[in-house]
Amino acid sequence: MSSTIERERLVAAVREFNRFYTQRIGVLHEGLLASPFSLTEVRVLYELAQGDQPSASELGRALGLDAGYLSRILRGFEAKGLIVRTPSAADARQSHLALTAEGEAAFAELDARSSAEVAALLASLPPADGTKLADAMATIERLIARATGAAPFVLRQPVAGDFGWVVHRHGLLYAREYGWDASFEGLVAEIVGAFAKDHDPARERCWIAEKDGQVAGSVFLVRASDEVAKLRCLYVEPDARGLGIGQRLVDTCTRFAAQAGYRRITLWTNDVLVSARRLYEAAGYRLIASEPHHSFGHDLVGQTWELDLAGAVASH
Amino acid sequence: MSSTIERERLVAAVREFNRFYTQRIGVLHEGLLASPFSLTEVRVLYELAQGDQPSASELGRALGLDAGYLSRILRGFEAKGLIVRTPSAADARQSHLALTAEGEAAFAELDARSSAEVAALLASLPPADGTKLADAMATIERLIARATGAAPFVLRQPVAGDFGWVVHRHGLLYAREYGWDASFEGLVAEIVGAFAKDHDPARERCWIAEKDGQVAGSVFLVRASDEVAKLRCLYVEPDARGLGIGQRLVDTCTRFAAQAGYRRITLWTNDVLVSARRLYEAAGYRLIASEPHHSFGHDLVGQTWELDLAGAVASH
DNA sequence: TCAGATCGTTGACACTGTCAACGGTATCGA
DNA sequence: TCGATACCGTTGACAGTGTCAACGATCTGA
Repeated sequence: MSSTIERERLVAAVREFNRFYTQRIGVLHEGLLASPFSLTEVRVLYELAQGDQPSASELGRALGLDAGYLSRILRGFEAKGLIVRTPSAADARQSHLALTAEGEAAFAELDARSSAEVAALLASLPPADGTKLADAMATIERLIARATGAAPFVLRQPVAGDFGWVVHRHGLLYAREYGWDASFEGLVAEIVGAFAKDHDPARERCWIAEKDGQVAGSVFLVRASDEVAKLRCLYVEPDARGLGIGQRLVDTCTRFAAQAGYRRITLWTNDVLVSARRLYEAAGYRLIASEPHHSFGHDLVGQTWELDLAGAVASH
Repeated sequence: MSSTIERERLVAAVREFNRFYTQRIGVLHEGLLASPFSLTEVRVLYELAQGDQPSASELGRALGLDAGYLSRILRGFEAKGLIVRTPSAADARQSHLALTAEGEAAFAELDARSSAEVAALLASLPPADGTKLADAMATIERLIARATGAAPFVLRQPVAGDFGWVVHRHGLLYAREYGWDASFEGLVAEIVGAFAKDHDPARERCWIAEKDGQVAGSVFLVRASDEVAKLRCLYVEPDARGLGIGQRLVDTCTRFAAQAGYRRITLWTNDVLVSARRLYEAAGYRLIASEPHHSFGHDLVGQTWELDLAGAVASH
């Protein structure tokens, strides 16, 4: 009885919020009026800027867009020189989509404007309320995503705080699971620090996996030489394993590397990291070299793996 | 320094939520595909169903719609017999808009479907999470509404729990401010109970004012005779006074009564309630009778006020 | 090998929303 | 009292947004 009443109250509250936010999104839309892009186009651009080279159908599914409509949007982008299509080696019907330098620039401007708009909103709030707002938003997202069985995770570009998280989680996990000492955390800190300080976004990238609003994994792809990319710091949270996050991260690197013009990807790991090894094998990497070393307070066997990008562009 | 990082993180979280909910509203939109109404039309219907007879321009402002676009939507509704226009007595350029019985019926169906959809979402959540969800939504609404200086309050139809709130707040306030005893709360409970149990929605209404997600006021308009309506239980929370909530509630009753075909509105109050008296005077009510009585544990002077609807339809 | 599904594309089309202009009305100060 | 100005609701013209069905090419699995 009382629970029926309560349920009705909740339904009313949720519907009220839907109405409220419907209107609010209309207002956000207005901020784009000055730009040459529609809200939908901006959403597409944003998705493309994540850099994981989706096919058109993946993009359409991710954003809930009609395939025909999306096709036309993409044609428009191509005509303006904002995107390039790379035919998929695995499926001749598909192409992988990526922003050109101009595309990145166009997106960067929108991105900055959007950030400024949100920052202005936050600035008009007492600082404590800003945190409350973000927390409430994360709660809603988590609960709804869980209820609707939406995609269990998303990849995105790193934002402030993510780099520190990468170092922190690497240090913690490897200490806990393998007993490695602080020198390992130091190594990760150096790699991440160098990337954060300076990198070429056209050829070097980091992806953060997020699940239920929580960071759940990371990977870096950096330049070793003009022809060789290096995959580093692949990490998936223990409680987020088995969802395909690792595979998706490795795959995303492969696509990006191929599109960025590298010939092959190399990576260094250790034989004790069994689950990572399986990921690399599944993605087509081959074991090139194997040598014992003493590091991080243990006797380990280091391994070098390589993926040739000529024939083996991973699909989907 | 750390505050800059933090601010960036918050901006990212808010933007992520915007993207998420943009998509989610797209999904909600799909639920309407089966109906003959577009999302915008549904929003208009919802606003009209609140029963406070807005003019077209008020409606457009409330929903952020273009006047031309809205004009066509309304014409369509009128052609389908869903709404009627009552010329405003105060401003010949305006008409007051109200749903016809058919309009109410069409809306009721949509409303039920929408409620069912939300209820299904909530049902797929653990009960505790449903409450969390509603709380988080209320928090967001409150914070954003405050930051953007949006309309400080809205009127809406009562939902489960509201009637109890009306009784509770009346009892509390009049006990605290005037020392009235429980018999007053009992009187309110009877009035509200009778309304909740049974009323004719075409000629009797209740409005709840909501501010920052909190209930902030109430009013009832019920039938005294075919020609006379009675205004009852006007209430505004002490900390929500001075915003025009009371005036808006009284005004809404006036409009509704005129449209429902009453000739005049009567109400009974007591001389100690000075601020209410000012509201009635401003709305055009005249003091008809005044007689002492002993009630609620005190010697009081009861007053009867009346508003003639023939000439004095309040505008806006 | 073949039926059925998927990918991206296209044409046709209805709907959504914007903009400028207009007649009628209200407001306010000279 | 008048006139300038602003507002209300309406209309025409139009560009943008999104939907639907159909198509050829390709992939998948029995």
